[in-house]
Amino acid sequence: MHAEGSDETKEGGEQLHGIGAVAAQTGVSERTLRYYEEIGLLTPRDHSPGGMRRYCSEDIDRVRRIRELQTLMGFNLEEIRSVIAAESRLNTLREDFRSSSDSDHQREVLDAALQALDELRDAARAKIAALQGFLADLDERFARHRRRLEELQAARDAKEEHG
Amino acid sequence: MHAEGSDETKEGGEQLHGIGAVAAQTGVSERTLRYYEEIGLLTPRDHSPGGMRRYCSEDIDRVRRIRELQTLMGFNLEEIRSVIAAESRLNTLREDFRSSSDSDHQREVLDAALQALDELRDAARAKIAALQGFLADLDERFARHRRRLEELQAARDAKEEHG
DNA sequence: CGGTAATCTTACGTTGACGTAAACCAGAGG
DNA sequence: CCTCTGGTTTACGTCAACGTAAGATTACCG
Repeated sequence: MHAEGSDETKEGGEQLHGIGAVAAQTGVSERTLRYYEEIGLLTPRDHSPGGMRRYCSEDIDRVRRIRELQTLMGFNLEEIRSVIAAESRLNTLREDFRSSSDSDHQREVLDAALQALDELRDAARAKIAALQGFLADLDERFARHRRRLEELQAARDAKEEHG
Repeated sequence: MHAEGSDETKEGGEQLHGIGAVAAQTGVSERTLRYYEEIGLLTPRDHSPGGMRRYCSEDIDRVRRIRELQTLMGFNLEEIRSVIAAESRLNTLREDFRSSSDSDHQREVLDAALQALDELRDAARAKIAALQGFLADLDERFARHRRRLEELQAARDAKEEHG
């Protein structure tokens, strides 16, 4: 077993990683990474001359974000795709503004992306609020049941002490 | 069109509802209700002599709870089944304590149910905390991007005013 | 330069959570 | 009694999100 193919100390580029390393670091399967690529959710930064996927650290961040949006927000991959797309547009804001000749259109696009991000915040806040209500209900039920159990327990203890 | 089969003003029993009424009230399909029954997640309180499902209001509450655990906690129906089972055990606490001769065993069961409920609370709290971190990150990113967009917009406005 | 581990493509399988269609009952109203 | 709406069982279909297996190819290591 030789070392992992995670380190590429070339002068020009960033650290690139093989699919196995990415899978290990993110906890998803290699199949899942290929599937994400298949549906256009995550395209590796580069490929080796032989055709092997080379992921950069941003790609790894994106995998983690995908999982976050899945587990925390309960989004499906299609919804996640649009969220990621909006975020990507915001992250390439400067270049888009410089390179584009059609600035009005670009502003509309970026406004839409910002609005999408805002809607995501709203969704997150709504979910937090709902979960807090859910938790409050749980707390109440827990306290009530525990009280009842303790009462019955005290009754039993008293009976045993008495007997 | 005669009236809905939701009202059964019989002296003895509670209000029972047909599967269509339950579906309408909870927003799930009839198929879903039958499926929940199929996997032992929700058995209707009663059946008509002809074999038709008769749900009580507790059943409706349970449907809503199932959806809550699905959408808020992201549980699958198997996980929900165990949660519901624990809650049911707690809800039948009194009868169980009375009817059971083996009180020690019953206490163990109830302790376990209480612990399950407590673990659910922990899970909810963890999810809330994670979502709050997620939201804080979103807020930060949103503010940052909005600032940048406004700066660029101001620059463009100044240029237009100047030219 | 050879061997072994990692990765590739292709393609079919699986699982959960239902949807949908067919053909047969149930029950209230007229 | 008939009809009409709502309900029943049975069974096959579907869709997302992967799992899994096969066989070929690439990459690194000594």
